[in-house]
Amino acid sequence: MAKFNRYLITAALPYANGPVHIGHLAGCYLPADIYVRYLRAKKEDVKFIGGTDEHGVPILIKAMKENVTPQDVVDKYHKIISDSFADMGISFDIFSRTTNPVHHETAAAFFKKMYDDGLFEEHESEQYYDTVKDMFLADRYIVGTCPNCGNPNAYGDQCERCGSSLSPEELINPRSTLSDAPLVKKLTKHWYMPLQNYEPFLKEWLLDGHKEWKNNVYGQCKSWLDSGLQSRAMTRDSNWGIKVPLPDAEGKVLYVWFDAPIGYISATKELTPDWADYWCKDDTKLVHFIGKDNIVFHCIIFPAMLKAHGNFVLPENVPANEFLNLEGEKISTSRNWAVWVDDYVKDFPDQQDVLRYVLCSTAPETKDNDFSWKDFQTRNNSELAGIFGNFVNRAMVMMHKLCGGKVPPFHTELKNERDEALIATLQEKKAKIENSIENYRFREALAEMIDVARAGNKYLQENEPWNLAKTPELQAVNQKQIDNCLHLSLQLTANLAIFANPFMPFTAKKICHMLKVVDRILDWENAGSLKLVSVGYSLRAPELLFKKVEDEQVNSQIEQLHARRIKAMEEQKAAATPVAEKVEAEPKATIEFDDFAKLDLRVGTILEAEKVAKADKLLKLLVDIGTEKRTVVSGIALHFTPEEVIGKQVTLVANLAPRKMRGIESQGMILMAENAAGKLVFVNPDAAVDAGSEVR
RNA sequence: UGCGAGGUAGAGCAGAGGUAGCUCGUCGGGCUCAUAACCCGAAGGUCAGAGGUUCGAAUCCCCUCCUCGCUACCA
Repeated sequence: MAKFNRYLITAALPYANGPVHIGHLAGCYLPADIYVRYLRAKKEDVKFIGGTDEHGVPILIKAMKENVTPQDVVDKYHKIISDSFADMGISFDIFSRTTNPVHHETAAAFFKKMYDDGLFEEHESEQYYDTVKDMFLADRYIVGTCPNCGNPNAYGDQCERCGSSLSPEELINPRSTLSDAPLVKKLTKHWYMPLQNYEPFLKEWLLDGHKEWKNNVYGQCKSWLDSGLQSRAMTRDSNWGIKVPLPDAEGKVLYVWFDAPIGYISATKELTPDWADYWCKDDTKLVHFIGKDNIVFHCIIFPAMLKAHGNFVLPENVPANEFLNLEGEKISTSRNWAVWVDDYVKDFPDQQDVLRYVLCSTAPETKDNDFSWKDFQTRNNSELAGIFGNFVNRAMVMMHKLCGGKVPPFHTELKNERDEALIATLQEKKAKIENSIENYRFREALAEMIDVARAGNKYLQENEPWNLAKTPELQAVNQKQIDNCLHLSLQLTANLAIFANPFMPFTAKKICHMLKVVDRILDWENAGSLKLVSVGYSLRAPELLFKKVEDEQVNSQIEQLHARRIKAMEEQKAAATPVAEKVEAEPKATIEFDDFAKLDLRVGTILEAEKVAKADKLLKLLVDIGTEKRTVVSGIALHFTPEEVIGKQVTLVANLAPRKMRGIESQGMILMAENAAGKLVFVNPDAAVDAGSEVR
């Protein structure tokens, strides 16, 4: 730690087109905040930088769909996001936004400097252009007929029916998803950064110089560097973003990934006139906290930009986390499978630390991890309430009962082995927690902290002060021993506040309040001290630090989660319907009876149904057709939940050649009827028949 | 398809050649100051699977399988 004189900590800029959820917190903002609070407690010079990323195409599209301006969209979400962080105690020194003038100036100047130094290449290419909306379109916003399977609604990057990956050029009759208009090709010029030129620098700096980075980060970077880098466009055709600061650049803006990381610099400028100390002096330790999807930008592209521009420090570490799942499934914004932070704060008022604790202890530090409400309840009830809160409460209550509400003295002459052991544990834990935090192992640090409370409980159990005070006579005899036990227990409680502070700042303050000490005792240098509360000082009545979380609360959360997902699916259905209506079923050519006879149609019963991962529309079904059970993958997930199709009778094309979808072999096809509104309906027998019955 | 990360008790993790460990959960016991909390003890693992190197492999090598990322929205 001696090498660095100041710290600059950044957390990924959340994209301002939606609120933040627990995955964001667990992956990035919470670890960053813990690290920062720890550094502040050590009185390090630290700045914690954040803000919203407010440019880019998705925001533009969202604004068009909602018929508002892009500025309206980002204003709305900037407020929601920054409120959520503030509520959760994420202690940014500044939470800025990339639409601020300072940022526009900074990012444009950054680009201009690189341009003036001749660090960009200019390339022209043909891109699809929507003449109705008057804009160039990204691949995702182009649909057309799939050249492989004939699906009329294949996307510009992938056909969701046959799974083949596409480029927009391959689509037949490409059209815009925004206006439905046919597209024309138009020539456009962009500025590219030749990343391959920075390969030697990146290899030396990162691969040789930062072998200590986390496996997942290092491995990913090595893979990118080994496979070779290419020129990458740093501008886009759009009217929403930072205008390219060149004369012949009308309608061009900086690529959002070029401008976003510069947002860290702009925000620092906004925060302090000394911003350059943090960005340009070698004794600054720059650490980027991000999720794993951002690794390439923070470890390859941004460092290359900083190097290209010159005069900037490079990140000392990028401790990217993996992803957090929710109840065993990927968090999904579009399917509304998420716990939103603003909802949590409303549903669990004054319990931010519970979420902080649970998310930290289950943080996806080395691999993807799962958050479940059941686990949330268990951790709160057994670890926070049962161990931590209970210890503090026991110490406080007994001090009031047995020591007259004042901090008892410690009688050194009676110090015993248990006291020694407890004091030793305290020292040992301090060192361990420091080491864990400094190496970004926050889960481990948190477990060590809880272990201190556990040691406290054990200490009380072994000393049994309640037995020493069974009768007034006994108590009089044993008072000194009781004093010692509670004196140490109270000092331990104060230490717990210091240890807990980076993780659970609200709880730390509550403890300070109860112990009637000022917040300054939370300074890290006080950790391990046995003089935090003064002898003879009268303390407040204890309050419970943590409430139990009841079954009804978690059950209600789980229900809400499912209800929201169904609602989101219905909304998607509704949105998808107009497209379905346009595809009129054309009459097909007459076939002979023999053609029909080739079909083996069977009635089957759906035994099992589950969502196919990574596919919005697919359900994996197990269908009983009497003689056997078939696995069938069916594209009905937007219309039916797995639960509602189980037990249904269906008509199955049983001799259709098997086809693999998303890695699952589908052995047949379920017949569905589609009504005018695009709603799918099962084609099944009028009355129940035996599974396997033939349809003729 | 390829590359990266991961797969260790019911759950979450640690261990990176030498008797498989921690927390939670479960079971049994103790205690009663405390939020039916706390403390002690026990059960529970062919360390994803197969092969190899080694006196000895969870750990090293090879192959296979599974999950996630690179690859919709998205940390």
